[in-house]
Formats: sequence, C-alpha cells, structure tokens
Amino acid sequence: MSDIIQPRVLKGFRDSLPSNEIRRKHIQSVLEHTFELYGFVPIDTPVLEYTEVLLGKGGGDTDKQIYRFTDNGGRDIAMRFDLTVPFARFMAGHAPELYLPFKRYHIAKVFRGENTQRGRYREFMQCDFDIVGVDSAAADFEILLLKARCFEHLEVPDVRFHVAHRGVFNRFLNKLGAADRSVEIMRAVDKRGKIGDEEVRNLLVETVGSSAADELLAYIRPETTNAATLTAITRLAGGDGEDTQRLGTVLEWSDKLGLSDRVVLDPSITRGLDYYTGIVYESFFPQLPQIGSVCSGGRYNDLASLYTKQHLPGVGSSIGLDRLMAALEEIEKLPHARSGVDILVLCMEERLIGRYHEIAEYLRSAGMRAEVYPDAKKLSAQFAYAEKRGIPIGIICGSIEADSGVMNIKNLETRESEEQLSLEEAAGKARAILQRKSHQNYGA
RNA sequence: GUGGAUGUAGUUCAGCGGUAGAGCACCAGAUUGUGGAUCUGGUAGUCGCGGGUUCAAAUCCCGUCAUCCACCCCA
Repeated sequence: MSDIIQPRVLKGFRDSLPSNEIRRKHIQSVLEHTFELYGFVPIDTPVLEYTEVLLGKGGGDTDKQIYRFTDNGGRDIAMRFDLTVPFARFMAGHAPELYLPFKRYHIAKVFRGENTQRGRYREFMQCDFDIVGVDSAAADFEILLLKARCFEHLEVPDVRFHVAHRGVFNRFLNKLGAADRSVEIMRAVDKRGKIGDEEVRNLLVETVGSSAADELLAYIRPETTNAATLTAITRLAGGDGEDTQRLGTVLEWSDKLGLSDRVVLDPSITRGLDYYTGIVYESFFPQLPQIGSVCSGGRYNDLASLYTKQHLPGVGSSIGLDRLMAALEEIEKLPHARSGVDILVLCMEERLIGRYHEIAEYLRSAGMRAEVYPDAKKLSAQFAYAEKRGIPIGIICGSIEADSGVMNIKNLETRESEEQLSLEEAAGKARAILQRKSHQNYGA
C-alpha cells in the first residue's frame, strides 16, 4: 500500500510550535528594539561559507565539530558555527562601504555537530552584537551596558555578568613562567565556578606543579569587592598597565550607571576561544548553574587580520537564544504564549459570516487584531478554541442582534459580557479591556 | 566524540516472559444562544524502529534512531 516516510527530524534539530515560536519572536523583538536604542544596525551573512574562511588558514581544528561537505561544484564548504567569524570576514570585505566605528547586531541560526543536551542543540539561534573599529574602554563598557539592558528589558531576574581581562591574565602567566601552557591552564581555571577551588587546584597541580597552582588560585579567586579584586590581580600581574586601567574604567562606569549589583570582576573567567585579546564577559544565572553560559563574549583585536591587512579591533557578545529560553522555562519566567490575536468573532450562523467579516474588518481598522471563527460549531467548542489560543475577547452576534445591528462582547478571561452594543461601542469596550490587560502585564 | 539512563494512548506514567492498563486530556450526552463543576458513556497505542532467543517478547539479547545526564566543548 502506501509506504509512509517517517516524519522524523535530525538529532539536535527541532521544530518550533506556535507557542514556542511566539515566545521566541517576542524575545527577539525585545532584543532588536534594545539594540536599536543603542544605535546598533542589523546585518545578515550566508549560512554557508568556504571552509577556509571559517577555520582560518590552518583548517586543522576539527575540534569545532563543524558541519562540512563538498558541494556539487567541488567547493569545500562549511556551515557557520558562530556569527563572530563570519562577521570578521564580512568586515574585511565591506569595510570601505561602511563607517567606523561600526555597531551591528545579528540574530541567526548557527550549527555545531556536538552532542546534545538540554539547552544545547546542533542548530541554535545566536544573537550577536559587536562594536568594530575602536579599541577603547568606551566600547568595552557599552557592550556590558547593552548586555545588562537586554536582560532587564527581557525581565530576567538575577543575572550576573562576570568580567575579566585576557591581557592581565597573560601578563600574570608570563610572570609565572607558565605562558606556554596557557591553554590547559585557562581550561582548568574556567571550571572554577563549576567544580570549585579544590578540584581546580588538582587540575593545575598536574600541569604547573603545586606552588604555581597556589599562585594561580590566589589570582583567580575574587576578593569581596571588585576594587579589591582589581588591586589583587594588578599586583599579581606585575603592576599597573593599560589593561588594568581599562578594567578599572569599565568597573567605574558600571558603578556610575547602576550596574554594580550585577557586574563581578571574576579573574577565573578566561573563555576557551583563543581569539580573545582583552576584556572577556560571561553571564550566569545563580539559580541555574547547570544551564551554562547564556551570554558571553569579549574583545578580539586581531580576528579580522585573517582576512585583511586593515586593523579592525572589535568587541562584542553573544546571547544564546535557545539556551536563554531553556533557562527561562526552568525558572518559569517565559512570557505567556499568546496567539497575537485580540478578538475572536464567534460564528452563530453560517449565513451571517459576511457580517462577521465586516465586524472584524472594522476592529482591524481600529488597530486591533481580530479573526472570524469559520464554522457554526457549538459555542463551547468556539470558546475552547479561543482559550487555547489565548484570545481575550469574544464578539457574539446571532440573528437577533444582527437584525437590529448590535452585538454582545464577552471578556473571555473574566467571562463577563455586555450586550446590545453598537459596533463602535463594542470596539471601545474591546480597546478598554486590552488596555487594562497590558497595564496588568507591566504591573506584574 | 566517550560513559551512563530512558523511549508504552494526545500527555504523565504503571506493567518487566503468558489476551496492552490508569490519571489527566479528548469526543458524545444530561445542557438545540454563552466554555472553567458534576455525572454517564465512548475513542484512544506499529509498546521508538529493525533483527534475534522462545511454544509465547512491551518484558530477555543485539543493533539502530531519539531524548536526558556526566565528560569534552561551548551559546
């Protein structure tokens, strides 16, 4: 008979149902709005790139679990695994047409063939924002400020932004005589938040010996205040420098702009990615240590040098939208899924459907989102439909009302109805209900 | 990629060699123009997929796909 193809999807790839997609788009639009408030402009780049562009000249790091294949024209091709590397290529190619400093945001899917877990997929949405063309505390700080405002606008409670500086850390490693093992050291140090001081020390003892391990531990352990931490790492790194001064400036401005409750100078933050050269950022939900980093980034002054001789310093950060949503779901802070429709015109009789569309068109022209139920099903079924869709208002108009040109309006949440209203009156009532609702949302 | 756990009705799960079950959800009726209660009745499944052992497999074995957890890495 019929051989049905299984409607399956690949490991780590997912469909997004309306309830999820509505929430995702809401979060996305809040972020876009916030970026634009700060003068960031949108861009897009291709999903596919030449493999050499994504992997750099060596092309050897298969570590990155990149999706790679040969196209029908024999080209060596890969799918982007982040938005920062394609952005560096983008800047190298388009700098003459643009202006500096250039501030962009980019929300798009990226692909990594890694093993899956909750909040960790093979196809996921990243949201990057970067400032290119200046190497200054101003840009480093603006990224931090923007991160904080994004999470504020999303009404995410309890986010901590941890910052550190690669340059200071490298000075310290040089002084320690361990610069040659910096990769292993940074990996171990980065785990402090997860496994604790003892375990980190055990790892460090293996690579650098116990006395150096103790010095490293002293360096990465934050003091009780950011100022004290800065003083400590400045001393351990061999004194004041351009890097520690910049870190101090960023912290000072964070205080001034009211971020001091959220910004933590945390020298154990190093970031695994090797292209960072200056400040690095990492974000945590203290309630959800297992969910991993939701927003991280840093300064990369040499990234574009792979593709151009022009010096293009940059600083930026990336929000993992899918992981953010997984985290919000966990703490039940996701915005309630709404259909996006405000009013349902119920169908009492088929022959009145033309009238229903007139009503709906009037409501739409008054700026409200309306839809007509397309079938004269029993009312309970229509109410159930409205409830499932989260539609807050119903308009009911049977033959008696239609004959005298009136209708009833029902607040589907309180179940109160008002009868015998003209179209204009009904529209006014609907608007009042919606306004009350949106006030409640802001209040909560 | 490595190690482990789990896949049974729309959903949450029970059953763990002998005829596939429950709650919730869903559908119908009590209620032919106003849904959240109650009652009555009903639908509900290739037991993830493929192979093997057995008189007999949801149950045991192997493979495979997917999800979750840890590692790795990171968003």
